[in-house]
Formats: sequence, structure tokens, C-alpha cells
Amino acid sequence: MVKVGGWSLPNSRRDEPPYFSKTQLVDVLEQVAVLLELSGANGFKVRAYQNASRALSSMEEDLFSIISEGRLLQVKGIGKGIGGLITESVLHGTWGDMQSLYDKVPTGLIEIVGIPGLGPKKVKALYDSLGIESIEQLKTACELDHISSLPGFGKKSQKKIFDGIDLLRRYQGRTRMDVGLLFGRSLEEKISLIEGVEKAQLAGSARRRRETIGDLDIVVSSLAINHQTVIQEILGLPGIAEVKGYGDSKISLILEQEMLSSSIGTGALDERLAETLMDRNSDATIDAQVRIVTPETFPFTLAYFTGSKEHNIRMRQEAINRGLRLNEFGLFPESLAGSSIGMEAAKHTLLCSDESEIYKNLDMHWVPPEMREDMGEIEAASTSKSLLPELIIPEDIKGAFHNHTIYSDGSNTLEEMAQAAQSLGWQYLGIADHSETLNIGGRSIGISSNLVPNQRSEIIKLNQIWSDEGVDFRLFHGSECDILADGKLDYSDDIRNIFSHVVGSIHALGSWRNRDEIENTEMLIRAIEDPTFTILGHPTGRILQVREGIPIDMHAIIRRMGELNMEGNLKAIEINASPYRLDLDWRLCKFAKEQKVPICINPDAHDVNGLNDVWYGVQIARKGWLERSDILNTKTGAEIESLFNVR
DNA sequence: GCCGTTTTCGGCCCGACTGTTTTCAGTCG
Repeated sequence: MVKVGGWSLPNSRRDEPPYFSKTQLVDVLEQVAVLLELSGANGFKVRAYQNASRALSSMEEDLFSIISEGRLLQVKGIGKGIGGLITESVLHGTWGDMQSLYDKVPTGLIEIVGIPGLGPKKVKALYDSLGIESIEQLKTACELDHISSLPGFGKKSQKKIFDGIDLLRRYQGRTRMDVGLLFGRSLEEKISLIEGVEKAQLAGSARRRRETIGDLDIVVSSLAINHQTVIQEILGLPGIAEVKGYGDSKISLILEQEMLSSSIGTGALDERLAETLMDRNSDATIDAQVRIVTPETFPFTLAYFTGSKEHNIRMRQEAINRGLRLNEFGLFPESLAGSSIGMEAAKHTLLCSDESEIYKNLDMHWVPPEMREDMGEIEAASTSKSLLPELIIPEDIKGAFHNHTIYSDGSNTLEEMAQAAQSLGWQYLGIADHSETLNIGGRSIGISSNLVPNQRSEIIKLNQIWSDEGVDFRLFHGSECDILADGKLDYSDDIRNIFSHVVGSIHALGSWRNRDEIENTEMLIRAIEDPTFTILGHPTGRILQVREGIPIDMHAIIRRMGELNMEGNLKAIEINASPYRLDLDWRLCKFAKEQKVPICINPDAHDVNGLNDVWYGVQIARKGWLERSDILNTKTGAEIESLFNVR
């Protein structure tokens, strides 16, 4: 989904190259693709811009270096045309004649393509014939019955557009992973219990563990003779706000809160979340697509609706390379399928009892769902000895380093937090309360310098008790220390040296937002280089669906941390496991691993229940290709003690 | 616009669904 805000070419805040950052280029290329589409450009050209944007965003090296060294055109997906535009903008700060494209397309059109059923072609037709360039105008045109007589439109289209405008207004966009999974598992469970259902499995972005989920996809396996009764049963389930449509093999639904209230057998974690949602009297809903297939077809359909679009494209290409064709019903020789399509073509499918056999027929190892994003997994799975990592699991976690108590803005005591950690089977808990300068809304939140020793002695006392009792558990006395606008850390050097570990975090985002990426990166690196600095907390400050992170070159920061680690320091980076943050972004995890920067999965808990959030962090780590050995909090308490500043 | 055991043009992933048409274009995932 394209954001409408900031729909213009960026101006540079710098007076020397690089005038623009990679992130800015990624955004511009994506916008250009949309504008081209709306102005009726060739679809393949549009895709070229999308591909180039994607290529840039997954590029790990510094863009300016690549351009300076003349290596830009070696990047797959960037050719002469787009490469020239990128080079011009970065080196000279200008955008060629791109401004004319921006001028040509009214920004209102971008909003209009968000209406379900209206794509770029139809939006352009409305603009060309009726001059419609805003949602308001479109609504009026519907009311005046001006749409239905247009070629290619009709009465039904007009009504659909009119209803769609309302839908767009209510449309919440994507749903956070925790909430989406809650709905998804609940529906999955209810369908599984229906008679005649062999299996119901969540697919789509929920199964891939994206940090936000668009709509839910559920694939249901059932013998053909049972399909009709199963469909009727599903339509009658509680918690369905609306049935958008259904046929012989597919149901499209909108789920509402009641779906959660009657859920059974979910863990304590999910029950609490369900309660919270109900308490807030939230009107959150989520769309769900249910596909009913036969047991033989199930693995193909599951794989098809699990892979990201990009992963699936690559998979189909792998099939083509072997004289095969892959669709949601099977994998079959092109020669036998001929001109038939869909289920008919799949009559000749190779039999696969599960997903792994589909991959095997394409000479690949099975790829965990989280990794199906075309981020290198196809290549890694295609080698004779798999290069896919053995992904971390939640049970590997032995503690966490960033948690709050009543000393700052937490709501439980040291003892209560420790007890909760012990009941999770952890060997340690890192306390990292806020530092002195932090105040939110004029209220001071952090621990003042003179109170730090109090917390220290309380922790020493508790640790002594466990040690005496022979309990393998300890608290680490750390700090979530503010990184100030000039890159200095809060507290004096003396105070910071008291702590076993320092989680450096940015909280006062204002000045960081008003600076460019290059300056922010410089300041943050300055903070990281401080000898007392241990862990970078919620690295970009993003809050999912609320605010973007600060402009920052994460690749450069991770590279620098890697260098410092090579010099014998311990500089780690956090995956903040709060489902509303999930920052570090999963796309950067693999890079951090390659640069030898350890990752911590930190729940950032503010109460005893918050510790459970670690589970979401593990999902992100899996998505980011991380193994047990990449994660700092899979180490034992004794190992961490020897790594930290513990005296 | 990008790409290439088919090096400079002709491809570029697959299919369902919808509504408009009367064979298909556009949208969606």
C-alpha cells in the first residue's frame, strides 16, 4: 500500500553529494512506478521501476560508494535508464524530467486506486473522461449516475465504487502480527473441528510472520464429497461479520471480535491479548480468505498461498526451467498440460504429499515459511547441501536484557520481574530502566544518578540469595540509557560504568527527525563507540502503523558495530520484541549476522506479562534467517556474566 | 525499462473472478 503523504520528489538538505539516501531513492522509484501506471505507461516498464526499488532496498552496500565506483549497473534490475536517474539524483541532487511526471498526475488519483476494484487503468479512464481527480468528485459522480454509462463501466461497477469509498474510509489497512495471528489461529482452530475437514492451516503473510498482516489466508483439506457441507459449516461459524462471497472452493469473509471470544485451547499469552482487545471495545476486523481443496491438492495450494508474490514468481520460474509448470493445484510437465490451465492442467501433476516434496521436485530443500520472501532463500535452498540456516526457536531463549521495573515506568518490582523470568525457565533477566533525562509529557521517568546505587545494591542482594540457594538465576543491572541528540549518552561516565550493560536508545525523536540520514547516522555511531555502550535498543524508533523510524543508514551502523566487535568489543543490536515495534526490521537481521553483530531479542517488558513478547521477537529473528548462535540471549547466564561488565 | 547458452529485439509468472461484453480487459492476490 502506497502512503499518500509526502507525495513529491524530495529536496536535498545537503550541499554536497550524496544528495539523497538509498531510502529516499527506494521511495521515489516506488512512487514513480505508481505514477507511470496512472499515466498509462507500459506495464513492464512499471515493473522495471518496482524491481529497481526492490533491488535498492535489499542492497546492503552504501549506495554512494557503489555509484562512485561505477558499479551501479552491475546491480540486477538496474539498467541504463533507472541507473542514470539514480546517479543524477545522488551526485547532482536533480531528478531529470521526473518532475513533469509528478506534475502530470494529480495526487488524488493515488488515493483513488486504493478503492477496491479500481486499478490504475480504470482510474485513468475516469480521469480522462470525467476529469475525476479526487475521492469527493468520484463520490459525486456516482451519486449523479455519471459512471454507469461510461464504456467498460456499468451499474454494478458504479455501486461497487460507491460502496468502496465507504470501505476505504473504514479500512484499517494491515493488522499487527499479534492481533492477526490471534484471529487467524482462532479461525484455523474452528475450521479444524468441522466434520469432514482433514486439515486447516493458516497460510499467507500470517504464516510468513510478517510484522503486519493484510488479510488471513486459510487452506482447508477435505474430500471432494464433503466440500459443500464444510463450506456451509464455515459460513455458520460465530464471529463472522460479513460474508463477502463464496463459491465451490473459496469463501471470502470479514471476521469480528466474537471470533476471539469463543476461541479455545489457545495459550495464556493469546487469552490475555484477546481480553485486551475486548476490553478496549475495539472494532478491529480482519478479512479472511478460505480455500477448500482435496487432500492431494492441499500441499500445492498451501505453498501457493504461503509464498510471497516474489517467492512464488521465482518458484514458477524454477519449474519452467525444468520443463514444468507450477500453479496452486499442482506441478506438472508443460508438455502434458498443453493449452489447458488451472485444475485441468494439474490433472497431470507429480504427486507431492507435502510441501517439501514440491521443493524436492524442483531440486530444492524445503524452505521455512518465514523465509519465503525471495531474499536469497531460493539460491540457498538450491545447493546440494542446504545453505538454509537452522532457525532459532522460542525454547532457545535463556533470558533477556531490556526490561523495566517500578524504578522507572514499569509496573512490577525487581523481585516480581525475576520471578516471572524464572517461571519461564530463564537463567537471567537484564534490568534496563530508563535513564535520568527521559521525561514524557513533562513527567520525569528515568532513574536519577543518585538512585542508581540503590538499585544496584538491591540487585546484588537478590543475586546473593539465589546464589546461596544454588538457584541458577541472576539479574543483570543494566540501563536503558538515552542517546542524546548530539550522540552522547545520558549519565556521567562513572554512573554508566556501574552498569553491567548499557542499552542505548533514542527517545526524544524530534531532533533526529529534523536531520538527514547522514548526520543521524554519524551521531548514532558516536554513541555506539562509547566504551560503555553494549546494545542498541529499538534501533529506528518505529512504531508499527503509527510512525516511521528516524532516517538512518542501518547498514552503515551495523557495519560499524561489526568493526568494533572485531576489535574485541561487545556491541549488539536488539530486536525489540514488542509487537508494536518489532524493530530491528527482519530484512536487516541477515546482514547483522554477516557483519558479526550479535542480536538480542528483548521484550522491553514493562510488567511481568510483557516478558512473553519474546515469542514475537523470535518470529522476527526466524524471518531474518537467524540461528541459535546468532542470538546473545541463547547463551547461559554464566556465559553472559563473563561477557558483561559484572563485578 | 531490464535482460540475454536465442547479445540488440522480443520476451517479461499464473490463474480466478468480476462485470462488461458476446470474447475480453481489468483487478486482485
